[in-house]
Amino acid sequence: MDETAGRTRRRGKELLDAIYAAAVDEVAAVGIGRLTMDGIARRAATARTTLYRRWPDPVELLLDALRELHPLEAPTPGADDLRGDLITSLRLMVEWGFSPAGRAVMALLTDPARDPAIVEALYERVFDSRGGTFTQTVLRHYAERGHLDPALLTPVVVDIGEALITKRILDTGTVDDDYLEAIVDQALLPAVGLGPAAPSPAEVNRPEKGRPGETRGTLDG
Amino acid sequence: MDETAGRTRRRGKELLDAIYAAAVDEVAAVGIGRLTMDGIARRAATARTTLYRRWPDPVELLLDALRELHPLEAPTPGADDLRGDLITSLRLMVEWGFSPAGRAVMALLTDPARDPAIVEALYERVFDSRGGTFTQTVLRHYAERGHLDPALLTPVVVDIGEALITKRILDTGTVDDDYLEAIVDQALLPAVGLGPAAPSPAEVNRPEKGRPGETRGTLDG
DNA sequence: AAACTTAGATACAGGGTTGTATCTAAAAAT
DNA sequence: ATTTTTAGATACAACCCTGTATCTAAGTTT
Repeated sequence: MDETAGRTRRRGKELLDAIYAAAVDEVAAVGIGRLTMDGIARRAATARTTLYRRWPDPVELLLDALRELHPLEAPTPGADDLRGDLITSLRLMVEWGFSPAGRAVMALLTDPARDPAIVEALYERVFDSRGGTFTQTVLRHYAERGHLDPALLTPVVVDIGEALITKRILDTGTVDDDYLEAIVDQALLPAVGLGPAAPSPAEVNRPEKGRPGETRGTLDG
Repeated sequence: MDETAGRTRRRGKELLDAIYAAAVDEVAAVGIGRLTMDGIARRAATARTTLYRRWPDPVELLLDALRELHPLEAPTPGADDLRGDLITSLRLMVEWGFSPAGRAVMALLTDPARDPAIVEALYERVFDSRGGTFTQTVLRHYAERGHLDPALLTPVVVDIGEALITKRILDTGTVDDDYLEAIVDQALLPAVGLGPAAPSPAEVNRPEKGRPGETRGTLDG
């Protein structure tokens, strides 16, 4: 950003943060398959040498970057609004999913040539600090308070919200609030026995923005 | 396959099919980011020249390959077994998802550097022959016969099964039949008002293979 | 102020991909 | 049988990425 760049020289945390940001931005831009030391170095405005001094390859660098970029807020369930808290937690996930870090994780997980060890490392380094899916935090909270049956919180059920959002991102690249509400009302709440299981038609039959039949879902077949 | 290869020379459909298969296999193996004319040519045992005569770049080739590799069976709902037909349709999707073609589509959709125009082309060339998601075909069938409320078949609901499977593939790389049953029982049927909405605990509390809490889901945060 | 550490710049050989050009011979068309 | 088409092979320069080595000067430590 300096007109007279190269005059100052970054070190320590300042430099590392720039490299981490560059790595995450780069993979979000070009994908895992085209992630190179060269690309990261250029984006971080540093020399490749500097990177090779610390990491053997781009993926190792990226994993460190993801570990260090901890933000990854946990939803904080409130008083007595299951529906609202679920929507909030899903919104949190959407925000993270569209962040460079979220896109980087996506890229890592969807790489056909992905090494299982890499995925393993990803979980150990990035996710192990958290306690479960976004919605799971909320659902458990309300289950503990007797608002819903804990036996219903199966692996499938606690994944419903995250799965629908993941697929939506793959399909359209965007997720708006209406869709989050629809997920909660039409999929999540029914699954935990707090339907609209057999709802009032007026409440349910407004799919997204009007027209049904415009699903166009990924992997529709 | 011939010991004395190069003796015979492929043409027309025979050659094209070999190229298409090679493209789809190659992207499934190395990912979209590393898909090259060179790699496809080597895998198809042909000359790069032959590819450049027909396609300007690997992605265009791949899109043609996916269009030409039509298999992509539609579920055929049976008599009176909604649950069974749903499971069958999901199994169909899983099979397709693990096929080279399915993996290729996945790779295209999850490429961070994906061009929206490419995704658009993908739908036009590949999916437009089908009428909706795998489960949607089944759900509509039973809705038309009065087994469930058509108003419940929102875009979210018809995507639940496919979304959970997609995420499961991303997370673990495998989907077994128990999981398909769990999806239908714990997510899909409740969403169409045919619960176990408040189920008998014995039926529900067997998440996958025993231990709950082993979710380790993608994008768990 | 002197010594040390290390970011940044440059260079290099080795390897892979690109897109084009050229040649040959096999397969199809006449 | 002759002509036309085109798959397959080879070659090429241009470009990018890889690791490594080397040098300098900025920033830190003493």
